[in-house]
Amino acid sequence: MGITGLLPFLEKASKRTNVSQFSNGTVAIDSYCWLHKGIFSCAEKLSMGQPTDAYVRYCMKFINMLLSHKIKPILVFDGRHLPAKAQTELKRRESRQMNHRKGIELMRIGQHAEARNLLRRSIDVTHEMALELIKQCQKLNVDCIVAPYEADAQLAYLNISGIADVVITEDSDLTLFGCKKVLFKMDLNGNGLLVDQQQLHLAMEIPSEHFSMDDFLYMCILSGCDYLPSLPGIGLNKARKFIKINTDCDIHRALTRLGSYLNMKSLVITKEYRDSFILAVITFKYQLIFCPLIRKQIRLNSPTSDITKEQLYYAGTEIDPDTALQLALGNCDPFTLKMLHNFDPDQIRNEVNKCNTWVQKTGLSRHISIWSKEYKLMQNQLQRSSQKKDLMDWCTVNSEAVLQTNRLKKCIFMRQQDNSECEQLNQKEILDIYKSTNTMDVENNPDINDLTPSEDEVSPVLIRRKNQFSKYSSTTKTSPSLLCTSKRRMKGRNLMHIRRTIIDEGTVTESKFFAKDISQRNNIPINDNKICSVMNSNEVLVEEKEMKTDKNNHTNNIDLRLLMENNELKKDSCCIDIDEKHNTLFILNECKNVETSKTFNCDSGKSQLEHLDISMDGNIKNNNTNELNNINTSLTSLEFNIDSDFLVQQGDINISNSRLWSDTKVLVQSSNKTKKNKNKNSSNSRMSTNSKINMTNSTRRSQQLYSVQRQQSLLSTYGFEKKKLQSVTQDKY
DNA sequence: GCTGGAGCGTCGT
DNA sequence: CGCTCCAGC
Repeated sequence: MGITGLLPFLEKASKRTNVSQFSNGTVAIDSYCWLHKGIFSCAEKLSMGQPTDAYVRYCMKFINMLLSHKIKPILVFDGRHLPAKAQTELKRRESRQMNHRKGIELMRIGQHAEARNLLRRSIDVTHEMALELIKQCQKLNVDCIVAPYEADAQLAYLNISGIADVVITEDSDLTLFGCKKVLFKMDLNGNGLLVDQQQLHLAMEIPSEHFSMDDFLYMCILSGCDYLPSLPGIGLNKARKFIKINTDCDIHRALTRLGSYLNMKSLVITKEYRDSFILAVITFKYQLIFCPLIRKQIRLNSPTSDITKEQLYYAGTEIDPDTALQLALGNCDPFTLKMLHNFDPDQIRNEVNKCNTWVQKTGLSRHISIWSKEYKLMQNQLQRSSQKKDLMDWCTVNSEAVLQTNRLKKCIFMRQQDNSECEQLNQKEILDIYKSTNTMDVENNPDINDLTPSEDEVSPVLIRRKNQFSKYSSTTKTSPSLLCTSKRRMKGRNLMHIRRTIIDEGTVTESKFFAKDISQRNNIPINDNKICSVMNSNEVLVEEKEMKTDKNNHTNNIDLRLLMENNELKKDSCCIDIDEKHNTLFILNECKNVETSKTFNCDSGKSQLEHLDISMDGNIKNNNTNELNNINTSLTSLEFNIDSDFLVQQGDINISNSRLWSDTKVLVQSSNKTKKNKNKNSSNSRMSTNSKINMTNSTRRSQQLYSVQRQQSLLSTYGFEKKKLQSVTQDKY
């Protein structure tokens, strides 16, 4: 079913594109779509019970295409049926059985063409078929995951949590689950239709600042969805009209006015319909999914306290943890829970997982598996750093900035390159983070904590993002509604009216998001052999001790104090680029916006350090103090001479380590520019990453400069203001 | 102009 | 599962 006519309805929010734009990224695939189409090539054999692997070969063609674009595929499969869909599934099964009987009968009579047609319609994708594909994928180190219930919710989780950059499917429902990006109708060449959540307001004909995912969800449910048939005469257009007119944030109550708003006096909205509507909303928002990183069943979004267990029952119920894992791995039948396979991700050979390149000859995917402990580790690190906003792996403590790169390096391993659009919080989410008083506070909310994993194992989506749908952690007891949308709150409210946060340069302020772990505040080994530190005293000192390569044991000492002598390395703002081939150190002084270069000596052997960009945000402290205590210092690029595939640009690392800063880049763009411009920007960024090896140093530096400027403007945009000297008063802007 | 049901195609050779 | 067509309101 899906949402009838949703794809054409979303035309304004979609664009033709090729999957290659997600090169070096990760895609999550609704495997059912491929299997279902693949079955057509061998429907007769299957209906006759003859063995065939044609459908597996069909799916592998797509997978190989993705691998050839250096894309990591994650195949997602359906699990058990939701209670809400039990009726639908029953009807489908009956229909298939009917077609099968008729087909056999026609075949017997001799009407082969007609019989074939019916038999094709009688084939359903079984878990055994899925398992054949899963086994084939596991041979190639391609990740698979079986959802506890619907693949849709699982796919959305992978997308929202940042594990996958985009979802490939044919089912328009994915947008309702909150996916950021969905690629529909992808063909074997990789061409498809990309629907971007950030553009949904265009289809809704609502200004982006008033758009909320809740409204979009309500509209789609009203027009009829898998969990609730539509009221007679209500389609997407009527539903949109109602949502646009409605100002009542309690949708349960608002629905009573549906008839009068749409001039459909005969329309009767029963309480049963309104209750079912809320259940449908809950099923979309809080469906049970499996987090591969913590290996537990969790919910797509954290349920608010006003949602009862009875209501959550419709969104799926947990099973015991061991079975849940086996189900997710595809080892057992979702319905009978009978064991059919014995895949154990912990037995995967480490060398396959650790390696991060593609070996074309073997066709073996060398991506890090989501089931790998190492992937889990990296995600946790990323998440911890994200949580504390230790985004750049730099910190400034007691006049000493310490560079810690081992984490950064791991992040590079994990996300070789990020698609800049993929990881971004949208503008409203950022705003919500700053203005929200309770929903974001996952850790302090006992109700939510009950439903979320322990602190060590909190899923990325739960920590990094707040529930994208819920606007409040509602404490009202009026209805099971997902009550208020932010629409009303946003009305007439301009960013500039938000009370600004004063940044006090005199104290080290550690935000929940940007602070660094205390344990990390010392010299920390970059690698096994390297220690690198930056100290802020009267002059910036960048010191590199004991640079050794692993293989040849060459020592490469670079004392950057040299740079200070000619004032080339400014305290407040600089960028260093080491070109080892030419023994040259490039320096960009951002205050002067000039570049200088300096030759240095190094051993003839290969050093591991190939490119080091250090950027210090001068504007934050631009009133001057010679002290550098509070410089917002950030490592923006560190490239290792390992493999060309690892060469990561500053922009890429910004994203993998600093979701907020990189995200805000697009916030500014998207809020000020047209869709066309935005697309242009993103394609530029993709282009640059594809040709990153050929990229000139000056391009890198100019990007970096832009990055710093962007951060400053964003500080202002999001309500931060530098504290005025000798003034403690907080003024409203 | 919008809704909604019926009927068709999905692969591959 | 989506798409197209078309009758009906």
